Parts: sequence; structure tokens; C-alpha cells
Amino acid sequence: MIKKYHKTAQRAAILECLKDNKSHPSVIDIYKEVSKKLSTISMTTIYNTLDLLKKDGFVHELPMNKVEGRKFGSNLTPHDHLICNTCGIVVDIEVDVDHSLLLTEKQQRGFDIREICINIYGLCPHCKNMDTKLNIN
Amino acid sequence: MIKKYHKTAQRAAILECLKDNKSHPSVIDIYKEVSKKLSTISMTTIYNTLDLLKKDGFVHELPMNKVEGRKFGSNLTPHDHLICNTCGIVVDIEVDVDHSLLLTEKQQRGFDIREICINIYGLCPHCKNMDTKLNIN
DNA sequence: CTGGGTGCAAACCCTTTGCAATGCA
DNA sequence: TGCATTGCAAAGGGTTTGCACCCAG
Repeated sequence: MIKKYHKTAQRAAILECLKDNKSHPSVIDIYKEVSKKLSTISMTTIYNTLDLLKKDGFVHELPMNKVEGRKFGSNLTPHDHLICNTCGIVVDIEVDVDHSLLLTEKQQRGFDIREICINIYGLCPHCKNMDTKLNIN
Repeated sequence: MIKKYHKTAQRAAILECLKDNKSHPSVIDIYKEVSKKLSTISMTTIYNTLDLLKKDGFVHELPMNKVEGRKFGSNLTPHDHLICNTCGIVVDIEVDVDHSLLLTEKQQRGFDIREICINIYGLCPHCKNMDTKLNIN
């Protein structure tokens, strides 16, 4: 699994853009920023590079969009979610923590808090089983 | 702000589909299910109705997709996120809770847990301020 | 009747894929 | 030179919008 990586201007610029950045730029944000230096860079390269950097652990992707599409439920009582990384199934759970105790006022950074969501990602029993089978082959 | 709501077959079917459903169907899931009874229903109606039901508190939309687009960061240490509902800005936070204590083994429902994310939604200081100004007018 | 509701089509946004040209090593 | 990388163009998936027709009240 040895791979050759080329040091290109594009990769350096993207990595630098992320290093400096205390916020969490979107792909477009990065594109706009990097375009200032490399005016011909493409979105494709941004995506390719980010996936590569992520795979090698140099950057972190926010996990909030892992589930595709809008999802709805009729459970109106407060609850949290267990989400399968593979099939996307969502299961309601109740966590042993008072959500209101999670953040001190100082930690709120001036935000007006509206909703606290605990999302737990993993493999559901079904997908975990599929995974195991695949690894045997 | 009084509104007239019509009781239509489409709305009844969508609401019933969600009531029965213990899982969290996506828009497509609902479309497929409701289509069995109302074969000519459109995606537009599904979206319209879900937005209406949500606005009036009859259904709950999973908040995990509130932020549009993939976002990346260079902070590789474990942390959680404070997210503005209005402008989408994401701020790293450290929460006073040991994530590993959130779920008992029984609560894991057979899932192989990989990542626990606490997302706290609200209004950032800037957007909160804009909101206040708008309400004054 | 009348305004709310429906559904087709088209537009949109973000992301991925195919592929030929480019450039690093 | 060889192969990774780039970037254009096109396709794809999910969602929203415009608008003419329809129907519940």
C-alpha cells in the first residue's frame, strides 16, 4: 500500500488554508480562499485533496452531514440518535446525561442555545455483520 | 396569522406514514410508502407537507443536516461543535462530559460505536444581534 | 367561488465521475 | 518517461421554485 504523493502547489495551498483557519471552512470557502493564490484551481482538486488529507489524518471532516437527505420522525419527546455509518439507519436513544449540564455559560461563547444534539455514529448490527463477512474473504 | 388548512388525502397519508414509523424515514422513504396508496403523489407535495407539519410541531426533522455542504477543520484533538442555525458558522468547544460515559452497553443496541458527536445549535452572537434588530422594526 | 393545495417541469446546489492534458519525480 | 495529479465537462442526487390546474371549504 505504498503510495507516491506529489508536492503540488494546490495541495500546499489547501493545507495552508486549513492550518491558518480556526473556523471550519466549507469546500466553497476553501475554493474561494485558495483561488486568490491559484486562480485556476478547480473544485475537483479541492475535493480530491480534502479526501486525501482526510484519509491520511491531516484534516478532520465535520460528521454532521454523514446522513444524506432530510429525515423526519414522529417522536416529539427529547431524545438522541444512534446512526449507522454504512446504511444510514437512525435509532432513537436516551442518553444518561442532562443536556443542560453540558455547557457552562462561558463555554456558550455568547451563543443563544436552541438545541443540543448527541449523535452517535457507528455500525448497526446488520452492517457490522456484513463487514465481518467481507473481511473473511 | 390564522391559516386555513385543508384536510387532503395526501396530508393524511403522510402523517399516517410517519405515525406508524418507528424509524426516521427520509423524504424518498415517505414518498415510496405513500405512493402505495396515492400513486400520483409528487415529491413536491411530500416536501411541502413535511415542512408544514414540522412548522406546526407535528413532526420532528433530524437536525444533522442543518449545515449545508462538507466542512473541514485542522483541529485533530477530540472536540465538539457549536453551530449557528442562521449563518452556519461552526465553533469548536470542549464539553464537560466524558463521551464514553454517555451510553451503557445496553443502550448501544448492538451498534459498534465509532464516533460520538455533540452538536449544539443556536444563534451566534452576530446573528442573535441581527435578529434583535429585526424584531424592533 | 376562492384561496389553499397539488404536481409537473425546470432550476439549483453540492458532489462525484470520466477523461484528456499536465507536471512532478 | 511513468504515473500521480489536475481541471474541464457532464452526470448525479437531493431540494427548491414557478406556475397552471384542481379541489376542499
